[in-house]
Amino acid sequence: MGRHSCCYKQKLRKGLWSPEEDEKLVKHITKYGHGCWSSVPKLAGLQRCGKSCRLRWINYLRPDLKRGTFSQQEENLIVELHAVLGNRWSQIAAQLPGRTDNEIKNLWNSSIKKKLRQRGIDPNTHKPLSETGNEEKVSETRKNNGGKVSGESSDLIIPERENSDRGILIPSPPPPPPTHEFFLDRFVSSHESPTTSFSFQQLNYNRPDIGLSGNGNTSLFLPDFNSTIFPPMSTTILPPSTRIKPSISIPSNNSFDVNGFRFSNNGSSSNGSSSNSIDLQSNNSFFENSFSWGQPNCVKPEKEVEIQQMEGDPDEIKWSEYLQTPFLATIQNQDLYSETKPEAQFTSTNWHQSQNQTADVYNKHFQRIAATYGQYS
DNA sequence: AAAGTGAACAACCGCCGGCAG
DNA sequence: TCTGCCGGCGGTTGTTCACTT
Repeated sequence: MGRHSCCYKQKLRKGLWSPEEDEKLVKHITKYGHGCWSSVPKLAGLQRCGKSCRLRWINYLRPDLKRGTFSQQEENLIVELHAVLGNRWSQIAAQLPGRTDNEIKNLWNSSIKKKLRQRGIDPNTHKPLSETGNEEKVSETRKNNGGKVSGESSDLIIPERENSDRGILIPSPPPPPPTHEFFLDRFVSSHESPTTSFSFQQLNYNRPDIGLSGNGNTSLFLPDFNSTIFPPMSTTILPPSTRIKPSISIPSNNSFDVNGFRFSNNGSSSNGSSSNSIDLQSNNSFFENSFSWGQPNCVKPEKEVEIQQMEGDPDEIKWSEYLQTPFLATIQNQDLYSETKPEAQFTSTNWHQSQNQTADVYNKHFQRIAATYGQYS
C-alpha cells in the first residue's frame, strides 16, 4: 500500500484544470481511449498524474454526463438509494445515468443532508432524530418547523444496517408504517415517466451482506411503494450496460471551438482538418471507435479497437454480468417480492425512449462545456 | 462598497482490492 | 506467497460565487 508512484513525481500540476489541459485530455481520449490511466498524462502531454486525469474525465469531461441541477425525482431516488446502500456513492450513481458519484456525494453533503435534518430525519440512519438520540437536533428542528418535527412518528424506516459492511445483521423491530404525509413530498414528481417506472423493490434488496436476502428470516421492512400511498417512483433508469454511448445530436448553432478544437454537429472542422474535428452527431463513428468503455486495464490505445472487435461489444458483456446480479434477479424472480412489477425490465420501447433522452443529455453536456470554455475565454 | 458567510462544486488524499510478475 | 502497480472509492479540503450584513 501507499501512495501512488505518480504522486512522488515532481513538477506535476495540481488544482483546477485549464481549458488547454482539458483540450489535451479530451483530444487524447477521444482519439485513443484512456487505456492505462497512468500513461495518459505522458501520452496526452499533460503534467498531471493519471489519477487526476481519470478524475477529470469521469467527473467533468465525459460526454455522457448530465449536468445541471438535480430534479426532485433524482433527489428522491438518491435518498431511497442511500437508505439501502449507505455511502456507496458509486453504486448510487450507477442508478442515476449521467450523474457522477462525486456529484451525488456533493449534493448529499451540501443539500440533502440538511433537508432531511430539517424534516427531523437522521441522514445517516434515515430514522427520526428522536430515535437516534439526537434530541438537540430535534429541538432545533422543532424551532424551525413551528414546533412540529415532520415525519416524527411516520417516517420511512429502513432497517438498521450500520454494521452491514462487517456482515453483521442487526435486526430492527418492525417500524410503524410511513404515512402519506411523509411521502407526498418525496414522490411529488413520481409520474413523470410512466413507461420507465422504477419502483423501490427494484433496488438490490437481495444483498446477502446486509441480510436482505428475502429468505423469510429477515427483518426487512418493505413499504409497498406500488400502493396508492407509495406510488412507484418513476425515473429514467438505464441498465448499467446502457452506459451512454456518444450518439450526440446538437443544434447546428451549438458548434464551438476550443483553441482550434472544434465541437460541432456536422463533422466539419473550422480549420478544414478532419483530424481535429469531433463529430458529435455521427451515429457510430467517432466515439464508437474512440472511447474505451471499460476495456481491460493498460491496453495500449492502438490495440483497443481491435480488442473490442475481437471480444464483442464490451457493453454486452457488462449487460450479461448485470443480468446475473441480484438486482435483476429480484426483478426476474417474482417470488422473492411479489409486489415487484416487471416494468423495470428494459423493453425495446423504453430503450428507444432512453436513447432520445440520451441525446438530450449530450446536448446539455456539450452546452455546458461550451459555457465552461466561454467562462475561461 | 466591503466584509462575512454559506452553498455548491471541483479536486485531492489515502486506503482498498484486484491483478500480474 | 509476496510485492508492487493500478483503478476505484469515499472522505475531506479547497475554491468560487452569490447572498447577507
